[in-house]
Amino acid sequence: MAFSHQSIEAKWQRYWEENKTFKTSDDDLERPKYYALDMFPYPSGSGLHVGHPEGYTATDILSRMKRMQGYRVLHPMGWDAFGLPAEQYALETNKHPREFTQANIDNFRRQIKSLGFSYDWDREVDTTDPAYYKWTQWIFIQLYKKGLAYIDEVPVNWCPALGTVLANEEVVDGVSERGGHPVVQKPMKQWMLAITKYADRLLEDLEELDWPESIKDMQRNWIGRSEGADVRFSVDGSEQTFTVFTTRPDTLFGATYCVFAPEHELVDKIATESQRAAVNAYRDEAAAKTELERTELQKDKTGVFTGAYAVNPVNGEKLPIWIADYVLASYGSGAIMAVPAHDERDYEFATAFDLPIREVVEGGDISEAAYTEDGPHTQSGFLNGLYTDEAITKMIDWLESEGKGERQVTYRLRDWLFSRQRYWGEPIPVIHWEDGSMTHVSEDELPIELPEMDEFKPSGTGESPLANATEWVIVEDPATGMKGRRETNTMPQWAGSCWYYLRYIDPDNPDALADWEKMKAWLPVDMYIGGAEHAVLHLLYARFWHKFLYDIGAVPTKEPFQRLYNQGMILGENHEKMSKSKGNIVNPDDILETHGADTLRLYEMFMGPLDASIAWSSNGLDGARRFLDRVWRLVADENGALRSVIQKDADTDALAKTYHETVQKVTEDFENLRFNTGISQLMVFINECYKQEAIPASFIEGFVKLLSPVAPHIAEELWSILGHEGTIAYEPWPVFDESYLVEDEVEIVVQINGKVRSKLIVPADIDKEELEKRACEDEKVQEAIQGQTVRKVIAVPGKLVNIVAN
RNA sequence: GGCGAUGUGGCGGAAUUGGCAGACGCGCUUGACUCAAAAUCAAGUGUCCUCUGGACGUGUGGGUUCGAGUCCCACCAUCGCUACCA
Repeated sequence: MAFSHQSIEAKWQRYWEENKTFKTSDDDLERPKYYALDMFPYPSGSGLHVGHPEGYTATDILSRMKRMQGYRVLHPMGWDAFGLPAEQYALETNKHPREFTQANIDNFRRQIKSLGFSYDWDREVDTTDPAYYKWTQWIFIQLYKKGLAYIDEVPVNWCPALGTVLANEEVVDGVSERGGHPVVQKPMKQWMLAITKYADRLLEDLEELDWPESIKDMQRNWIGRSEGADVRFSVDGSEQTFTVFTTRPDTLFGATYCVFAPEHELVDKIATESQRAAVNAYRDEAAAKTELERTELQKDKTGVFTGAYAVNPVNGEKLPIWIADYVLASYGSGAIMAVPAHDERDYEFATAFDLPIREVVEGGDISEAAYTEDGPHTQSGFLNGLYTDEAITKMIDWLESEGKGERQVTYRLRDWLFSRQRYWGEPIPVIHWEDGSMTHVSEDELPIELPEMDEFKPSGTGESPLANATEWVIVEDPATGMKGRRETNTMPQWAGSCWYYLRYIDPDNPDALADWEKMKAWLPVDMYIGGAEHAVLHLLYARFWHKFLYDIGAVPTKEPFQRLYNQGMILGENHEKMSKSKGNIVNPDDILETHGADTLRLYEMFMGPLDASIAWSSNGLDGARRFLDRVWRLVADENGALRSVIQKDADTDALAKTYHETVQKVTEDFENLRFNTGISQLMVFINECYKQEAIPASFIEGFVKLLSPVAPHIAEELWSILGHEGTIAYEPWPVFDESYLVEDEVEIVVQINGKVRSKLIVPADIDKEELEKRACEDEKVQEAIQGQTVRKVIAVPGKLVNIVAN
């Protein structure tokens, strides 16, 4: 008979809630700690997706196992509830975002609770709660005070349809991620955070982290540190000078022209009369291009000659200065020296515009293509004969001694565009005064709460809807009577998620982010699991804030997340990404109804490796349920009583080896997030039990404990049936006895020329010579090598014997 | 184009200090139970052949080795990230 998942799950969820089974104490400091963190969800209107429980189940298994192993465990959940979707919805329905955000949170909470996760719900955080964002604003003020938050006029992604500015990550293929509206470039005053000041440390400290190498690589690439030199050129016949950044200063003798980004500040000053019209036309054209057009048109190089010439600092040659949009204003100095012989982009440009190409590194054929490999330098004065590394060093030394340049490091990483022109975000706690000055709000006035508003339409001018809340915006300094306007920009969604893992540690603290001693007791996060889509931005931003907080003495560790793991995606049954339009979405609520939470948890963990993207299979789900039914029937009879096959004093011999192997493998596999193979071992154990006449109760109890992190409801119920009171959640985790794992006799494979021809049962401790002898005496071996000469015998004790004969 | 990852039965996947390829699950086949079906239990299930045996087999082609899914070289395919970063 199948167990009734609905009554069992309801019963135990109620029990855990009423008994506060998973309430985490901040005492017990003598026990080792374990902080298992999930990437908290954005509570969308469509509710939980089957992808959510995958990562949540993984951390829940670890949390439950660690509790049973005697750890004090911090395992919290919360809501990343600010964000653009809510704002869009508010615009469409004219409802306050808070209302339906609250409703969405309630729905998410209900769904998550119904899956039986062992969160300490007393630590729930919500980024839209003023008591929470008070501290988000506090962190901003600290950044501001250190000069790391500043206003700059930068070209931003302006989306006319949404009436707001978007971050790069919200623009996909030149259109807005939400809605697919066109996006254009427009210069605007924006808040920026100086993450680039932390670039080196963000890069270096990756080394100490136990993260997937691929994620570290993505962060390294994103930071994009490159070493090279700044080289100063003067403009011929003018006082103007400009700097270029190059990673190949050794090729300076091969420079045949220079290129400025169209937006470069010098363009206006140096363009000659005859070229001015063409230059202006090109620049207007480039400015009008959207991101999409720039990327689509990247195939063909375009550009215009400015009419001006630069003077090469190493040999005084005059080099024509061009403008071209293949040079980016935002990287390096926005100007380059072009060495077409040894740079593919410059080669392409030089070929298109018939500019000279001069070889300075031997080894390639520059009539065919740019040569970017190493080789002896030529036509390069004091560098002749040197290879690249030496030539770079020597050139930089020369530039520095001549005062014409210096060693330089450049990053691809840009400062973080931090303002959003939206209502539904944390207000930036800054006031602009009528005398033109600007101050941050005093810390004791925090939080600056969002004003109540009836409408959430963007102002259309690029200002946020907050600009319409006149009463809120206009302030007067009680001391001086000076009037001012509050900053109307709000923070991006990334802000609240940058530090939520700190707030879980001390969620109700009114005086600090979190208590220092409590942070010392819990940080860093031991395991952080979430989707790979956050591999770069969220994780880099959070690391940046954490390092900053460390610098001002607000947190005790350099890094927030010691171990990170990215779960894969669950695809639809048709192997495609789940989406409404494809109609292949699986709703967890439905699965809970038909199969139960334990089955869903078990299935998602058994599908395959946690980091793989695997298609949903309803047959596979049925199989998971079948296993739980099989476990249930092994232990309980039709009336829910313990079956007689399970006996206190049953002979342990037949099952001991399998049992101890199971304890060992499951423990190791769970620890290393190999849930699929751990579960398969649980299945092996149950298959073995079904072959027994009698099963020792102690083994079944151990098994139920091993199962409990994956399928906690059924495990609790079985634990009761086995005659125990209360919860299994803190029962000691089973240990295995090594002595049951070693066998007296082992099976050895005998190969002839690498092919298995026979098998031997020999004592486990047999030595090499004896093993070899027994293998050669084997009947089948004798038969097989008849008439052949044995050339060589390889004997590996405990494994195999390979006889080479012909 | 660059960086990274992955290619194993009909399907999801196991196997990593190089040592019996295909654990476990799904699906399928057969049998038991049943009037019947479902469920359950039992047996089987990589491909091929001349079937008490044997040959072949981990994307393709080479190589190292007594022995390669595993190591090396070249290539092909798929996925992720990044896209003129000087």
